Amino acid sequence: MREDLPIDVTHEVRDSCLCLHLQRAARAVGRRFDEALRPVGLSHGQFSLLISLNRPEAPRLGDVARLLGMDRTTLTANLKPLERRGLLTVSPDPSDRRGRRLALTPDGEDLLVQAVPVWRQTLAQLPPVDLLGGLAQLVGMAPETAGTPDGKAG
Amino acid sequence: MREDLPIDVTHEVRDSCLCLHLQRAARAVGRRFDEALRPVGLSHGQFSLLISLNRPEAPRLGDVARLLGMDRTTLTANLKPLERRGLLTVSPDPSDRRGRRLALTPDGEDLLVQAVPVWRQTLAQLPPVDLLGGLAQLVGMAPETAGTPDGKAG
DNA sequence: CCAATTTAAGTTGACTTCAACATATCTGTC
DNA sequence: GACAGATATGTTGAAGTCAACTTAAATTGG
Repeated sequence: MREDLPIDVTHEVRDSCLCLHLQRAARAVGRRFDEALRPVGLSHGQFSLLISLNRPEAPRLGDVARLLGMDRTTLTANLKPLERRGLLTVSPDPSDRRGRRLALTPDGEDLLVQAVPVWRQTLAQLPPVDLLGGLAQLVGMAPETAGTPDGKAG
Repeated sequence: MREDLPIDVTHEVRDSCLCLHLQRAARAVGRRFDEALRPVGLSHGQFSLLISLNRPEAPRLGDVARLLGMDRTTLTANLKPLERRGLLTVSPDPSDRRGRRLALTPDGEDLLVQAVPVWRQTLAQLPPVDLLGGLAQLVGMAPETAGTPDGKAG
């Protein structure tokens, strides 16, 4: 071990890094939901995405990306398997032809009807941690975390 | 909107899903660390991985995967870019030839010496949320996937 | 010692994630 | 109504993520 990189630094990161703890917890909880939802044929991310489309007006791609806190190009990629399976449609917005409206198909709705009880049960089986408020703070923290084109403007 | 899938379900998920909140926070915080570490040439996951190798004994692949709360095969994939860059080495364990020992190279240590101050500063700039205990609870819940929150030899 | 079992990793395929770059469309100004 | 800037999205390339399957080595039971 070099003296400019003592073991204490390793322990400091392990014990205090919010990023590491978040990633680990997100992976662990994500795996658990993936496992529960597997019989339905959805991953946890696909479930979140589909359920976010269940609303009176078909939302635009960018709005859904912001809601999910993900890069819009990630959402574009995530849409493809679901569109291929016929669970949602991507169609141009008539009032603004740059925009894309995302809508559930009847098949997508059917799958959600099956998935929602599984989701409820899986959530209920988690330990009763009280984290949502703190987690929400983190999502909003960066001035333009998820919404800015190419992370450049500001 | 179908009556077996009312908008209330959408709101229920949005407002109460620990999985969704975790993924969103993990993405947002991960992006922030990625941005801060970019000048050093590391992503947040690569930083966590490399720092976990900074210890007197080179750990085995499986132990590191447990420490990071990720699938072993994910770790195998994550090693490749770092090995290619000469930041770590993967070598067979002499005492158990199934095992692989992961070790930092001097170049990897040099990079960590640069990265640690950036990591400290980025962590200090986050809002002072108190989440680590709750997050650690979640990692331990899955019977076989997760490891113990500390990294020392289970 | 040998066969069965367990354990540690590798491989493959599908999907997820994001930055950088590129295109199409809208809005405001003149 | 052309033009500059802003907005919404697409494309590409590299990496991250995991389940299912496979291979290699250690351990256990006769």
